Amino acid sequence: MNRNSLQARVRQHARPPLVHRKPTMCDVARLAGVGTMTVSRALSGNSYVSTASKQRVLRAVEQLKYRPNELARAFRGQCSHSIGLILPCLNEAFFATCAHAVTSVAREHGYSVIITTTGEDSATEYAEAERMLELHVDGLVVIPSRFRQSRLTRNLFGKTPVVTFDRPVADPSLDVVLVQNTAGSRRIVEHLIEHGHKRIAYLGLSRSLFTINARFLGYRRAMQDAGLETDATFGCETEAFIADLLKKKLESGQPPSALFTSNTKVTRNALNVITHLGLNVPNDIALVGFDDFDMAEVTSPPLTVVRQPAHEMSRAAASLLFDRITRGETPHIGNRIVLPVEIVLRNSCGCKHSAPVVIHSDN
Amino acid sequence: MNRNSLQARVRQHARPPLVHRKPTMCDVARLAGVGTMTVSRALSGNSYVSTASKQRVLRAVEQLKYRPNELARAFRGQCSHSIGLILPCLNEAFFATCAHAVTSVAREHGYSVIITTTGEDSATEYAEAERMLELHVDGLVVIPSRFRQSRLTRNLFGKTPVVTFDRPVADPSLDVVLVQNTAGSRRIVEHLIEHGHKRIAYLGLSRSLFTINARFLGYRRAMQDAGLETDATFGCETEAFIADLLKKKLESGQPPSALFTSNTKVTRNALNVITHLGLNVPNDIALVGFDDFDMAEVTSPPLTVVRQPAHEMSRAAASLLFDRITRGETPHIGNRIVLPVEIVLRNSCGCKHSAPVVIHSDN
DNA sequence: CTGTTAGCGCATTCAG
DNA sequence: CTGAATGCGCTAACAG
Repeated sequence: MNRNSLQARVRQHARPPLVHRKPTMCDVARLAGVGTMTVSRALSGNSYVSTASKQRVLRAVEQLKYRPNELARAFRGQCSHSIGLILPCLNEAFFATCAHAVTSVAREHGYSVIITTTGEDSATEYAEAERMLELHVDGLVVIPSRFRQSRLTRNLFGKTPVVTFDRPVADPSLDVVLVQNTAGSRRIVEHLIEHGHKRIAYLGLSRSLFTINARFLGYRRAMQDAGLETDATFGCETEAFIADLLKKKLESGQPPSALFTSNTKVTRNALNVITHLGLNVPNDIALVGFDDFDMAEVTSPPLTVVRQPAHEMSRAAASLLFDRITRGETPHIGNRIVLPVEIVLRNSCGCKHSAPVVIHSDN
Repeated sequence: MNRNSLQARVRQHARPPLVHRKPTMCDVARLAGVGTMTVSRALSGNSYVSTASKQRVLRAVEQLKYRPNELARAFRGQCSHSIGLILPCLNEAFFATCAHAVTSVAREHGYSVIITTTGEDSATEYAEAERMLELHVDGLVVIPSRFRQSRLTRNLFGKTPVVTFDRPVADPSLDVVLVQNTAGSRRIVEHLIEHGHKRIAYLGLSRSLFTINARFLGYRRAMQDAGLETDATFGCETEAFIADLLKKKLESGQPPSALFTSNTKVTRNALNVITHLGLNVPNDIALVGFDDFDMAEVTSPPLTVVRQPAHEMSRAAASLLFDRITRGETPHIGNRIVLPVEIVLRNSCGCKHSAPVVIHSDN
């Protein structure tokens, strides 16, 4: 071994002076005149350390502004104290509410949340799930994107707990929390029928989205039970699309007298179009939507909607996940929790209430 | 050393069989018949490996379903490939939009984002910032909560890059991206004055929020320049509070003829109250707000607002952060980027436009 | 109650 | 082009 490599070897062992790097537990131990384990124990608190030692450790920590390296701790130990949250997007109020609720629950458990969006794309969803796994999250909360395309399976996740919500995936071994999409839709369409409507159109996004399809099913059921013809359009992604669609419908001999929109985005765009067309709601055309939102009471007119318990659903999903994490369970057959929805009767359906009236979907 | 401890020692070295744990690079190396470094190099791609070796490694990876441990990689290397995002909350559309934009930029850079909310509480904010530091994020994007109480300083963050946006903190060494809160507010209040309003009330949240205060300043400036008396109320957190306030104002001899609300939450609540009171906007009382929102065009009436470029601001903040991360800079004096806002004239101010008219705040 | 040893999975360093 | 050794910061398991 020549001179150079000796130097190199020595250099390797000579750590840079403390000033230039973050203090480690070792630095604390040295300053406190104890071993690293005493520091570890003093800080984690789940083991006995003499009061004297503890004092000196704490003082050293203070002095050095020591901060434990959570990364090292996660790496060393079995859990990272973080969960992953995979959502279609954060731009929509519904998903934002979900994210808020999940992060709240996580904090209550002392967990961090790593968040990512898929843009409703299954390939992105899969890639992000893999990345979460690489990050060794202790569990995952997922709002899956497209039902059929989704490649999210227990096999992918191994023994990492996963709870899906709002929309399920095909694999029944993953827990899922849902709302009564079909029953709620059916009920609100029945309400429209009670108002005397016979031509009710359903405006949805892609049918490959579980919720959009489930809501369609409720709509169809109500229509068929009443002996009415269904009239559903999917792919209502933009205001322009809806404008075209509506114009065509109005010019046809039999325009719909009511619209049922599949979610907030469609509701908003439809209302925009109707307003720009100068139509009166509900006299020219009635409008009801799935999913309530902040401004639904101050739109013109106030909107009748199916209200889903977004907050409760998200909390239920997150709580279930922490149950799984705590117990170390990865069930063969996952739980399937279905939460009830409400119908909020305002004025866009034709009701005259001056304040909203809430009824249960199974009334 | 007795028999038991010998067994223990042996047990320590005998790793559990591969089936019961995630495969490591070592397993891949063994299966491929190469060294771990060859695997590392083959996978990271930034070093030369013979095509033959690479093939065998890739096959072994496939076979074992090996997934690199990002935690170990982050721990070992200098960067974690994750950034932190600290927000007041995710329930409000504005913040959700910010979160969406930041996560998008992060993904473009191959980064994960760890998200957390403060609930506008400075102590939580500080604690969460510390936690982010413990997690060794490579950088932080923060929407600080209360300006004066904030304890976020360069000193706390050390050499971890931090970009604040929407609201600044006191420490000038942290980068900040803002919008023209004051100029925008001033301009929209001037517009109200041009409509002939003389008694214009400002409804805000806490003045300890930078934006709320900056918007108040713009309001006050416009009023004073026009020789009008200011009438500002802070703490308009709930609909009930606003209802009380408005009733009192209406019963007074000199009720305001127009309202300027400080952000979407206040705007919504005020509109709710006004609607329930049966008042006509803008004839009985005009209403303009800061921050545009999805439904602003279909409220009754469509609302005139200051529109801020939430998306652009967030992207700018995130991009600046990645600049800092890439260059390893932690400047003494941070950048201060101020983005322009627009006034969107709809009908709640008294304008008769059937479609919104957009003007710049400095027109 | 406290210190020593060892190793988590990976990538840097150096030596072939 | 490849591999062996080493240590990142921390804590479980042991031995005092």
